[in-house]
Amino acid sequence: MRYSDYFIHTLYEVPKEAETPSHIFLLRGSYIHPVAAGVYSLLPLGHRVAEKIKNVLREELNAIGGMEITMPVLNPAELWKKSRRYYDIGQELFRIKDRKDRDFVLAMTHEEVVTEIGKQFLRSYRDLPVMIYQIQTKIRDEARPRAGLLRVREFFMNDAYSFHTDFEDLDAYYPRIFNAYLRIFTRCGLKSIPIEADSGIMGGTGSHEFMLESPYGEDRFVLCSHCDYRANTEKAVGLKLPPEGLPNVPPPMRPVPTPNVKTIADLMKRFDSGEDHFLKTVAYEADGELVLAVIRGDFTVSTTKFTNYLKATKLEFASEGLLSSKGLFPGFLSPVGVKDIRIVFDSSVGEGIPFIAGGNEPDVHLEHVVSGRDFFVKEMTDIAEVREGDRCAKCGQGVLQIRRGIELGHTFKLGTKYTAQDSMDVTYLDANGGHQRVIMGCYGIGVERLMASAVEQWHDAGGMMLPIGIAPFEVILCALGNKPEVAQMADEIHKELTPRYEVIYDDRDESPGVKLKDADLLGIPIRVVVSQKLLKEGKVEVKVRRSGEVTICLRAELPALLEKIVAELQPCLDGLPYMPE
RNA sequence: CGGGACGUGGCUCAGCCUGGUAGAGCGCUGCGUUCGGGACGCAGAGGUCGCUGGUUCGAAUCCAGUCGUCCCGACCA
Repeated sequence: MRYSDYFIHTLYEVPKEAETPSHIFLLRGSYIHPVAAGVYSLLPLGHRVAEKIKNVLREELNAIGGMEITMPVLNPAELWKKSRRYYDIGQELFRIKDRKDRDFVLAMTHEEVVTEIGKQFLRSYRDLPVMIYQIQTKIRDEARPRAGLLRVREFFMNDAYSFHTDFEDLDAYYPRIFNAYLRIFTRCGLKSIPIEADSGIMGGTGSHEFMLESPYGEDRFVLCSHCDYRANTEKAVGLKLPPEGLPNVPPPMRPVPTPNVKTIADLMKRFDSGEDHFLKTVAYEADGELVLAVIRGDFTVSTTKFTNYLKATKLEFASEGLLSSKGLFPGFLSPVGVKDIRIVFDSSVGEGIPFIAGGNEPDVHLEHVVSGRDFFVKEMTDIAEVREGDRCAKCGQGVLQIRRGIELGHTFKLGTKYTAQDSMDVTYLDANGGHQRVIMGCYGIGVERLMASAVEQWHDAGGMMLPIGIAPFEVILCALGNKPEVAQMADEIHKELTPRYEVIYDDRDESPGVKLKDADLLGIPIRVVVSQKLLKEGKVEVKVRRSGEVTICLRAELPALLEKIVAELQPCLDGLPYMPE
């Protein structure tokens, strides 16, 4: 392919809307073009990258028995009402009407459609298990698209769905998709870290996210300095060690006047005590019901964990009005003496430990409040935000560190969320002729986000350094100078390499500096240079974009050298943190 | 949804404060020179100054509204 015939229009300057490296370089390299906030055209180069990623996805998913299908973006609202998601999802779901005023949605994911397919065709245990997937457009009305392709409103998603006879079968299948994901990211040149993810109602090890560590990531996850524990902060649990210097026998509870002392900071001054000696009681309104969360003062309530525990659709802080209608006073809340209000305790609230808590009347706090003596715990779970430096709960030795990451993919044991009777009610007949509920898993990867992530991981000041598995071309051939013999040799090499590699041949009438800068910006993994200087000695130059390594070889040695370099650039699929199958 | 910034040729920006009818660099077209890290000369094309309304003899410039884009936060099946 000749550069002069191809659609490449690099930009010298940084477009002002771009701040992250992937956004900057994909725009400057004319890989993508913005259409609206979070909506992009993929230009020929970007399109080629996306197609390569799609092919990697197809190869790996076909290899584990997946079958590709295509489902529509346009979905009747009825389908989404059956699963309740029509009501549960907020503004992120695009809702439209057709000419007859019937309600439709633009699918943001395809559980409803695929489950309906399963319901229609998977009647017998003999039909299971089965995995079907697609690579198709997803539409989401994101509140805030950002960072170019990292968070967009329309994108290609590879979404895969598996159907199983029971949880055991799903558990047995899960490692295959997990391992396929590891191979996919590695083949796309991405260093993915699988972490335990928030799995909502499923619990356990039902869900993993594959993260690329990056300062531009929107997610946070913890990793243990000692063991292999890695988890999203929405799920991660650290050890909650009891405060030090506690009396063996706590003194009796007593009220202390505390006018105008409301915040933990004020209280610490007033009582000359550390944060971990206080009980923090936070009032929430969960789907209209007042619920109190009680947690030790040095922790923060995680709204994600708390929402999941309550199985609530909507969780907000309780209004002062709601509190006072129940006879409670903001700033002076505590679990002591509260009746007929649901109270959830975080596991940091240890029994027998004296705390300072609100007095449940204005301007009064209580000292030496002890769980199991002065109040009683009915519901206790982990609802605390994990903290940097917390001791690892898994090994007890390491320290948890918090990192930012880009979510590359997500695997999820859905269970019966969509096949349940009150959802879409999908059953099959088992060997005994009995009705059994179908169990599902779902798995997703965003194609454009992978493209952007690859640039985030692989760039330098001069531009992209694309992994060979997804680069739009494997080789860029630069003919430097205007001498006819150089062009002649470059033409010859172009003809010779084209059957074996994807080559973009920079035949433009541009100065050497322009060509070399563009080659760097575009991030093609291997650059071959033909110039008069080299030609005099019968030589050509080969440079590896990523390492910067330059080799000058005889013209005749070029094919062998390229073969060697291309082999070296292939990602290694050994030694990944595979899950035993 | 809350906070902030910005909208002027394809790109990056100046001009706005202090109103008088639009400029630079890059890119683009043609001709010539140059050729290993964004060369140069000459000639040229290209702008409803986001949009609407107001003030004014006169608005890119002042005022109001509106739309759009980006950043931080909230949100994120």
